[in-house]
Amino acid sequence: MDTRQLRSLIAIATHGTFARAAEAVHLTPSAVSQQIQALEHELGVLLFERSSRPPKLTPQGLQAIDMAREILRLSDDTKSSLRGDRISGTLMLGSVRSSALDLLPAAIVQMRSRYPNLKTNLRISLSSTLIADVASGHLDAAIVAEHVSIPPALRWSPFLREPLWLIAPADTKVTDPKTLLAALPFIRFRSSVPLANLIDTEISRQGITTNDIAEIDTIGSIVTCVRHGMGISVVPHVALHELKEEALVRLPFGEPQVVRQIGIVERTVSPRGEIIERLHEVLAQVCGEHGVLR
Amino acid sequence: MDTRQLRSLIAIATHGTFARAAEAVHLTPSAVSQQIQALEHELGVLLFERSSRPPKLTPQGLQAIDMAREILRLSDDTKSSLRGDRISGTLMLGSVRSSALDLLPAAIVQMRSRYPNLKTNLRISLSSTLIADVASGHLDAAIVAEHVSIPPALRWSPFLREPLWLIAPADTKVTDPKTLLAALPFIRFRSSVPLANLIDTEISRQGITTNDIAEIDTIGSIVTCVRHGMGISVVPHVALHELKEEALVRLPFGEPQVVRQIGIVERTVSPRGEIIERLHEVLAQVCGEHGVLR
DNA sequence: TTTTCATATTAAGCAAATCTGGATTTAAGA
DNA sequence: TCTTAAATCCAGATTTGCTTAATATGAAAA
Repeated sequence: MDTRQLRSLIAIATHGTFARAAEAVHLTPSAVSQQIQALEHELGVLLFERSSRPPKLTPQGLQAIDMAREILRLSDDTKSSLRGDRISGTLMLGSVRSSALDLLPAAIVQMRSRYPNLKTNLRISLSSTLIADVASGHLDAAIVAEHVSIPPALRWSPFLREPLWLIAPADTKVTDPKTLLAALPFIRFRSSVPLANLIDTEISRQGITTNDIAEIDTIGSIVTCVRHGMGISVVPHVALHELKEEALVRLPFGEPQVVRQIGIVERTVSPRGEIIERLHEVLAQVCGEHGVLR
Repeated sequence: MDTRQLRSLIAIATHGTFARAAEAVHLTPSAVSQQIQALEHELGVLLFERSSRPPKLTPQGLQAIDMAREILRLSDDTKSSLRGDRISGTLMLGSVRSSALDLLPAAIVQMRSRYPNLKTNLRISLSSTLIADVASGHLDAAIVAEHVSIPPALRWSPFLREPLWLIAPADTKVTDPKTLLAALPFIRFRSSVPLANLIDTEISRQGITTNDIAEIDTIGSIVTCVRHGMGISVVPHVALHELKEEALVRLPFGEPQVVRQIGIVERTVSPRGEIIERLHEVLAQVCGEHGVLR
């Protein structure tokens, strides 16, 4: 039994299919299948019921998941603790004002528990300002969405890759996204961040003329408006993950469904490289099924 | 990180040297050394201080040992629990009346905690009777010392391989075993068990004429007599493991030091094969540095 | 009912990892 | 200083783990 097998097991539970789990752990689906079979052989039980698609965890599989989580926690915490003596001081971190910002506190709390000697100084700003500050050394790293141009001395690594959803009030009957976009009142996300551009670009690309009735600059407010029947809009998955499934109608936005990415930009050579890598892992973990490890 | 590396790490802590740990985990010392190096690389710290012989665990090594024990406990308990649904009924177990019998309760308690549905019925008897009862099916397995003749339908697997020590009162100054055996009053272990034969055989082989002043049939009583200055004797390691180092003088008995083995005898084909294997593992574990896995 | 799609598994091959065996190095004891 | 026992290094053999391609399978759509 080894930690890579356990990570794959956890990834399947998180992402739902062997194929998506394989992506998350950077292996092929075949390798993940073999890992699970090796685990099943060692444990002497079936972890998945394979007569359905995707395979479902058996009760023994759930029990094995609990064990796996605990073992990986022990392993990761011991690694952190063993290395943690060298991780101290203050991490200067920037972030865009994003809906993903909701995930940041959970990540920072977890980092704090692993590295009691590490402080995090968080500053919110525009991504162009953040990138300049990382380049100049004022910040160690920053959380920004995917950018067309990253200076050569910096690198950007996604930790979140999430789909966009067209959301409509719960009582909406039509299920064709294009029809809805053309027919119903549209609440446009107006902001100077890449997400807004991504949404506008896809709507244009599909040649749809929306019936704009509002422009709002925060994703949370947009979700609230849609819930109250004001119209439809487009939001990233993270904005919905605490909503009940039946609170809104959700349809894939874009053909194929548009995905947006948020990542960490850092200098390619940095004394903070190790702790930033840890932060990336924790962020990816906190992101659940749409988290992406390096 | 995998469980085999962790078992090797634990084995080193238990047995004191890489070489003895290698024996315990059925690998070569070279393989164990490589495993520890791989672990050190993954954890990013040195687990052993190698400027002394044998290498000493570093503080980080001790921390890694704690993690390893916990991970292996999780792993083993989950395995037991996952399989435990099928392990029930009563295990009919026999044992010789041996000093190793002290270890048995600890092993049985641990088995009970892993397999709440399993009962153990323990019967003490002579090894010849026990072997016959295992062959006939009256017993599932029995704990007996190494025997010259095991019937073909049975197999015997050692879980304990321990050295014999010549023990003398604490104030004994002489340190040559042969001199002591010839000169001091000798308390002979008189019993119809293989251990007594082993001791007698080695004394004869060395051409030593002992000055017998007593024949006693229990090892515990022998240890008590030696402590009170009545004479010297020969006992297995297990008889001493709860005594303070300075309570007695201990010298290796035999050239090379004689080792005795205790093992489990079972039928080669048995529906109880799996649980007996578990029992063997637990017994080997409880035996500490002289425990032998299959 | 048939076809299509997406996913899981199987089989084969290759690279990496792990183990063994022998040689060398090192610490401790005589 | 020499000897002994143990750990490490090195090279080769064996095993393991991963990838790729082909096949099998369940679910959904036509």
